[in-house]
Amino acid sequence: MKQPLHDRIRSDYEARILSGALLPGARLPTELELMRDYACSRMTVNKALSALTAAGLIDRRKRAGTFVARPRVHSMVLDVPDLEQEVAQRGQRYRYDLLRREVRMPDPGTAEETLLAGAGPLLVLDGVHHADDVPLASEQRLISLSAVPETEGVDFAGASPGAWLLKHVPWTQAETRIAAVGADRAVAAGLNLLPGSPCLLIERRTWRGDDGITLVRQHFVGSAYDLIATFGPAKG
Amino acid sequence: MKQPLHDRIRSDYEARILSGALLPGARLPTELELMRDYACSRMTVNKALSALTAAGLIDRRKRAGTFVARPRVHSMVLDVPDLEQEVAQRGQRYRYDLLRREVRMPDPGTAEETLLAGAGPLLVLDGVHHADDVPLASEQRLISLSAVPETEGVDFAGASPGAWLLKHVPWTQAETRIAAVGADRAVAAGLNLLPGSPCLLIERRTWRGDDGITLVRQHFVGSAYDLIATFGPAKG
DNA sequence: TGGATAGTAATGTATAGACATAATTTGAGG
DNA sequence: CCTCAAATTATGTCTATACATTACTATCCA
Repeated sequence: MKQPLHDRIRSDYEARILSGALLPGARLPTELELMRDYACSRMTVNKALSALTAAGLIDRRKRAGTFVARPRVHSMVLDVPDLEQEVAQRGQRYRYDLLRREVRMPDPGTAEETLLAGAGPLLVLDGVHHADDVPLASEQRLISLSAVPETEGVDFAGASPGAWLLKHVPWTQAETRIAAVGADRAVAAGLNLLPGSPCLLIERRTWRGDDGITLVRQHFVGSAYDLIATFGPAKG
Repeated sequence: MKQPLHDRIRSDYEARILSGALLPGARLPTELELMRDYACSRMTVNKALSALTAAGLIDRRKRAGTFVARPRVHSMVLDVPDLEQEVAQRGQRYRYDLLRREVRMPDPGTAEETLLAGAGPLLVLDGVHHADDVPLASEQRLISLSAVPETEGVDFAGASPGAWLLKHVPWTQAETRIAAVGADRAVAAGLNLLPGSPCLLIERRTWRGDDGITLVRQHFVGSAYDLIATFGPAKG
């Protein structure tokens, strides 16, 4: 129960806002009033309110005061865990089968390849992720060798390239596209499905600064995988 | 360009961590050393490091020091815009057709219904979202009338219930599940597809505090819709 | 009436110091 | 050599104060 005072102030108002007792637009007491309420110095109050500001729960305007923020409607946090960990957490055995490995120059006619690697060489890795020997996802990956030359010497047979990259290559930006598609012939063959079966397509590009690192396209068996995104404090 | 000093310290080290110049486990200078580096007081240094701690970029241990945090949690920001706005932004005409409206008690055998509304009544709304008169998504929605009694008097024929709720009912928590499924008979009929066609399933629950507000299940035509999630500064 | 100007109330940033807390290192005694 | 206690070091919390910044308010003068 040794809760710091600034944390108590913060959680007091966090609770009131999250419970709806303080509705969006409602005004909070000024720092001076809170100093009196909690019998503490202004810096302590300020630390609590700064934390709420950073969390996006309140808006503060000089001279005007402190107000409950409108919830940011359409941004949620999407957790994209590492596949190997994910499978292990479900208590299943993970395996990655490398089907193709190839170094080539980008096709100047394919925008996504030149966008990733400029004029530099590409490492192409195709494979399938398994959970308990059942195919879970098929993966086509491009890695820019000029951005990550050390990948050329790595043996990816067996280890997922995603996990290797995550551990060895820090990145600063990423973009993920999520869609539902029918499996084409190649994907269906890799996943042991009928062509046209619904698959969750996850396409991710990552950058470090301005340099493209990798572009990966994963097709998940629709019936075996889903994603969860959340907003606000954890629920269940 | 009037950047506060604590913010400059924070962004200096944020940049070094994100760029990989400081690898996970690396030790940062102590607060005393940073005071000298930046010629400022300890509180200023502390504010910068507290922000990095809150952002999960560093770990701090008493006596031991400050270290770059271990694994970068792979979480991204998912934008789930309002469908009506989304369609309008593409320059298309939006329409929502209400197919069913019904008030009933939750089925005690269906966990998701009692979880949403407890023992209170449910408003059931089924409909289809159109873009330029082409079906885009089919929607099955449950609303807890005890949490939002005012919905009972609203005429949802024509206006999307999602947009109405967003505007009138503040919520504090939400969870979204994303999956790829084949269209069942009912969904296929509403979307004018063949049964089994790949659809992006988006299932969202929202709460205010501990009270469930709404549970919505949307099936998007796979070929016509996708989601984008990003991490880091905007790219393209 | 209207418009510049001074006042004022709120947040934003920063300082210098104090004591609390936790973990590691060191030292004393067995 | 081992163990327990004390010193050390770095972070954690808090105070009291100061001045900066911003935007709203009121006032004065044309």
